Amino acid sequence: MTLRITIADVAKKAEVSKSTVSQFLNGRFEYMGIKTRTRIEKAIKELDYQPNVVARSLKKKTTSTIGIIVANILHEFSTQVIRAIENVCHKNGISTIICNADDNPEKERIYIETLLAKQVDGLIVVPIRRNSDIYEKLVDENFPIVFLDRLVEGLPIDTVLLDNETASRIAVNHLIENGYERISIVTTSIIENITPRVERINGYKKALESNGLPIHLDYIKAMDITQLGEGINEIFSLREPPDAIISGNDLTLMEILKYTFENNIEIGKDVGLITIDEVSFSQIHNPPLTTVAQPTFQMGKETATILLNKINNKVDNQHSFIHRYKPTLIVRNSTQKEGVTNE
Amino acid sequence: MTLRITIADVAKKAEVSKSTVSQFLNGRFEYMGIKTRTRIEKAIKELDYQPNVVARSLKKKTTSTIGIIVANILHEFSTQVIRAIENVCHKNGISTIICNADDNPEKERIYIETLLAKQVDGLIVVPIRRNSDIYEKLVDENFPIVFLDRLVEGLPIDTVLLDNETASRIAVNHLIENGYERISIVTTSIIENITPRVERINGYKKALESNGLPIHLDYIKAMDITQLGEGINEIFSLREPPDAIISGNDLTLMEILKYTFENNIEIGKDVGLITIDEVSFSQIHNPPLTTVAQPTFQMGKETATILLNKINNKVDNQHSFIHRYKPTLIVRNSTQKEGVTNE
DNA sequence: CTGTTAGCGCCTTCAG
DNA sequence: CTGAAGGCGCTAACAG
Repeated sequence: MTLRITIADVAKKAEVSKSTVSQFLNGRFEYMGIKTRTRIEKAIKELDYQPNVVARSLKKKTTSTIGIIVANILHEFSTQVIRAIENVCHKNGISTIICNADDNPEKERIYIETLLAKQVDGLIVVPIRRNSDIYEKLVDENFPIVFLDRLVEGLPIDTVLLDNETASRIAVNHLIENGYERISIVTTSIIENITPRVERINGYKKALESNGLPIHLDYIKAMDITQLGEGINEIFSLREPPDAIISGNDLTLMEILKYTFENNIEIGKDVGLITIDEVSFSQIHNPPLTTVAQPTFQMGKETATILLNKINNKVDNQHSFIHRYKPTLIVRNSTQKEGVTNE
Repeated sequence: MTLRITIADVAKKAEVSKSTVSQFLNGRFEYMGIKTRTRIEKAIKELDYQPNVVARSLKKKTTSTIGIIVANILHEFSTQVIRAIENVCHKNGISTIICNADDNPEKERIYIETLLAKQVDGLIVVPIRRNSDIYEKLVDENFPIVFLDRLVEGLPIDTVLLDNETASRIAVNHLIENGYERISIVTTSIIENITPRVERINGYKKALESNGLPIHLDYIKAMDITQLGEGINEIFSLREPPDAIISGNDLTLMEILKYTFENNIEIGKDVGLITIDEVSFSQIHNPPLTTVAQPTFQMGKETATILLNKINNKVDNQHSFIHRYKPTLIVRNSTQKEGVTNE
C-alpha cells in the first residue's frame, strides 16, 4: 500500500502552511482569503487527500465512535435495536462498533476494555450483570454509558427497556379473553436474574392472580435454551397440560414451534400460543402468530439519543434513569381456538 | 470523564523510562531485568493502565481493524457470513466495523471513504458494482480487499461466492425428480447485473434445457422486492401457472409465502417450493421448506482468511481470484406433492 | 538491559 | 488573514 498523503502535502501544493489547511478542513473559513481557500480546495481535489482520523482522534481525544455490546445477537430484538441506533448515530456522524458478548461475562469484560482502549466516546450495552465493578468505575469516571433491555440494580445508569410486566399481562389477558384457561409460560434461564425474563414471569403471575386464576408452578419453565426442548416436553406430559403457552422471547418460540410441529400439536386449536417479541415470520407462519411486540425502533432511537446527549454534555439532571416502553399486542391466529380464516 | 493515565505515568511509577514500558507492553521481555518487569507489572495493575490504541495506531500505521460493507444486511446470508468473519478476526485480535450500504452506491462510497479515513487495515465488501473507480484505485494502491457474493468484472480482486448455477441446477433437478414440470423462478431485480441473481437465472435456464424442458419467459420474474408481490400474482394468473417455484433468496421467499398464504395455495401440493439460501424458520414452517443452502460459515471463514493473509503479506501469487463454493440441497416437505408425514 | 530521541498526522494557541 | 511551534500517547532505532 502506497503511503497516504498528508496535510503537509496539501499545504505544500497549495503553498500555504499546514495550519491553514487544518483550519480549512475544520470549516473555519472566517478569516481565510478566498483565493487561499480555493487553492486549498484545488490541492485537496488533485491529490485526492483524505484526512487521517486516527491522528485527529489522538489530538482531539474524541473518536466519533461509540461501542454497542449486546448480550446475544441471536435475538431479533438485538439486531432491530442496533439498526435503530445506527440510524441516529449515522445521522450525527458517529460510527458504531458492534460486539456480541454471547452471554459470556468474560467476553463482555474484554469487549468493554477493547472499546475503551479504542477510545470510543460512549457505550451502549445490554449488560450481562456480573461486571458491576467495571460499570461502577465507568460511572465514577463519568463515562457516557447507557444500558438497554436489562437493569443492573444500584447503578445510576440510564436504562431503556420494555415494560415487561405489562407485556405479560397483555398476553395473559388476551389468552383468557379467547377462552384459554391453563396458561403456561416458557422462558430462558433466570438463574442470572436477567431482567426481562424475571419481570415477564412476575407479570405473568400477577396477571393470573388478578384474573383469579391459580399459579401452577409446573406451568412455568425457565431454563437454558439447550434444555428447553425437554422442559417443553415435561409441560405437555403433565396430567393436565396447559391449553396455552406464552413464549418468553423469539428463541424460546423456536423451541416451542419445533416441539409442536414434531408432535403434531395444532397451534390455536390444541394449544394457544402467544410470543413476546415480534419475529420476522409471524405473518407467514401457519397459523400466523399472535405477538406482543416491543417498540424496538423507538427504543433504539431513544437509547442512542440519550447517549449522544451525554457525550455532548447536554444532560438534563432532572431525569429518571429508567425509561420504560409499552408493548403492543398484535393479534393473529395462533390464539384463536377456531382456526380463523384469513382476513 | 477524568483524564486517562498514560505510559508516562506508568514509567514514573515504575521508575523506568517510557520506552521500557512500551517494550513491556509489546512483549519484548528478552533483555529486560526480571525486577524491572515486575515493577512495571505492578505499576500497571495499581494504576489500572489501559494502552491507548489510537496513539499506537498512529505510530504503527495499522489499526488491527477491518471494515465489512454488505450490500444489504436484511439477507440472512449477510448476518451469517458476518458472524463467521468476526469469528476468525476475533481469534486474530482484529476488530471489525460493519456497514450496511442498503444497496445504495452512494452510501457504499461514503462508507469506503470513512473506513479508509479510519485507517482500517483491509476491507471485505459485497459490492454494489458502480464504484469501480474506487475499487480500481484501491487495487492500484495494493490495499487489502476481498469481495464476497458478487463479482465485478475486470478487477483483479479475490472474490468468494457461491456456485450459483449449480444451486439452480440442483433446485431444478430436485423439482423434476419430484414430479414438477412447470418450474418458475423468482428473484429480485437484475437491472444492476447482480451476480447471484443473474447466475441463478442462467443456471435455471441451462438446467431446464438439459432436462429437455422449454424455457417459458413468463415463468421468470426478476423485479424489485417492492413490486414482487404483483409479479408473483402475475405468475399465478397465467393461463397455465407453474406447478413449482424456485425462490431466488430469502427476501423473495417472504413475498412468495405471503402470497401463497393469502391465497390459500397449499405449498407442496398446489405448488412446489424450493428456496436458495437457508432461512431460520425453514424447519418449523408448515410445511418445512426445502432449501439449497450456501456454506455461509465456510465462505465467511475463507473470506476473512484471504484478507488477513493479504494484510500480513502472506499472499500466494499462484491463486485464482475466484473462489466458488458448492451449495447443499436440504430436502424437506415443500417439494413433496403428497404432504409427507413428519420423520 | 535501559534511556534518549525523534517522529506518526493532526490541531491549536499565539504571534505576526 | 496566515504561519511557527508544541504536543496528543505511543513506538522504534540507536546509544549507552
